[in-house]
Amino acid sequence: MRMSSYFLPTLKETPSEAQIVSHRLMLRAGMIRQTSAGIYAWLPLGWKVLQKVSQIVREEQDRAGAQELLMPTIQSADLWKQSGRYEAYGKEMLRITDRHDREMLFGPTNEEMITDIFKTFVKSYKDLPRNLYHIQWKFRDEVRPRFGVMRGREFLMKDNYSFDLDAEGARLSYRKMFLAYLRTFARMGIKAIPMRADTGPIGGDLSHEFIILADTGESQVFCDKAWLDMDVLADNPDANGDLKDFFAKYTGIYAATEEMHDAEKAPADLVTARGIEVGHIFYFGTKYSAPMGAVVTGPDGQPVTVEMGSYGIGVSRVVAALIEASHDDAGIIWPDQVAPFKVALINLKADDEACRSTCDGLYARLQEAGVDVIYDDRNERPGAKFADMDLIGIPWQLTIGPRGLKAGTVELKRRATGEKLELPLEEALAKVTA
RNA sequence: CGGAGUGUAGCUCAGCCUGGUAGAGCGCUGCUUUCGGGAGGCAGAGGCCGGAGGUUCGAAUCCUCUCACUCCGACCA
Repeated sequence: MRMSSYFLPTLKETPSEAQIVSHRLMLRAGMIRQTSAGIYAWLPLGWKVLQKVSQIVREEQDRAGAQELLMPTIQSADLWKQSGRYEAYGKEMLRITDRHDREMLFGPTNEEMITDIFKTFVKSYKDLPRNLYHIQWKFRDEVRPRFGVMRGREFLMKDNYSFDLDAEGARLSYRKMFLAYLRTFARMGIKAIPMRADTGPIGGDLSHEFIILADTGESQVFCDKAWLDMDVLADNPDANGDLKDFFAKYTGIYAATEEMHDAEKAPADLVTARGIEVGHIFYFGTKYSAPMGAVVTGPDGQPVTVEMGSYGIGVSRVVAALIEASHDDAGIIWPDQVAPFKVALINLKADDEACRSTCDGLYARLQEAGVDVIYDDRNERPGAKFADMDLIGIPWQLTIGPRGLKAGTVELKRRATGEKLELPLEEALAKVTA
């Protein structure tokens, strides 16, 4: 992408409404634009990151055997009356009526709808288990939206729902998602720690919140220091096995939110930190399948009410949480896996023939190599270019200027460490395409 | 939902108390001088002062209503 034609409205000054660093940086980096309280438009750069995050979520869901579909944002109130939640959900649910005065709502979650779809088509135990997910916009009419997309009213969420014949199967489905979630966040370059959670009004007896540690987190959390060295990608348990040992290992290490924290059970090596909830998984049995009649015929010919679980990742919130966990005074520091672009190609002197032709050539070669590159070909001053690239957090900055060209080198800077190397062009190219 | 605020240029804000031709910095456009971490100069564009009523010869400014947004708290499957 050439920066001269990219819609990237970066700001030098911080808009006054932004209180937390991720909100400030998302506004300054031209990622989002607020359109109403708690409602945001995602501009090209923000949308690109949101899609990268979504894609990792998607790949790990697929790997865990879940299947993607897409349910609508607008739902009929009838389904919610069946489950009893139409009244119970309260004012957080945005209720609307259509031209025929039919009661509708903008979905805050999809348990009712997925259960309805499931029960329509699945009639036999032979078709179990099933795990279905979608990545769709949700709306919860928060009393007081704040912190940008961290606590917005409209947000992008991955939610999925598992259906099993019995509790044993449901617990296996739960463990599979537990692994998928650990892998998902690990692949994004962040550490999300599962913490035993209160199941709350949704019911059920097994639930974990996935919490990212960040100084600016919204709640206090406690965990064993051992968590900091856990590496689920290195552990790589067999996703097709029963996952019992893996689950025991990872739930055996102390981690608790403030509500669940018990000082007496806490280990000596306790880390106290702030945390941001980015995912939440539940096993809730027949809470929805019973009232809504999600019943299959069992092996003995008798009806069985299916056992369900639901699993959510706040995809848009993850984007903000990543920034909370990874930034400095100059701006965002994207982990490589979710960065909107891998390489920033900076032409320091746009009207210099040698610089321009070298950059154009490099740009073409990077594109051919399949590297996601943003090319600053603008006729701006060097300082502005460096500042913009630091702000939007591109992992590698490849700087071409007249001084270096004369010496036969280019500058390669790593955003995360600030480390700068003067390298021959081919060497730098090899490094960023590796 | 309680409490406190704010709406003036794209952004950050001044002007309001004490009514009298709409302001600054940054950004934007052109020229110029520059050019390795958001330089300088000159010239310019850009506003129904959130909206509606009222008071007044005259309202960004005073009064009433209204809408939007922000912050603190409570809330947050």
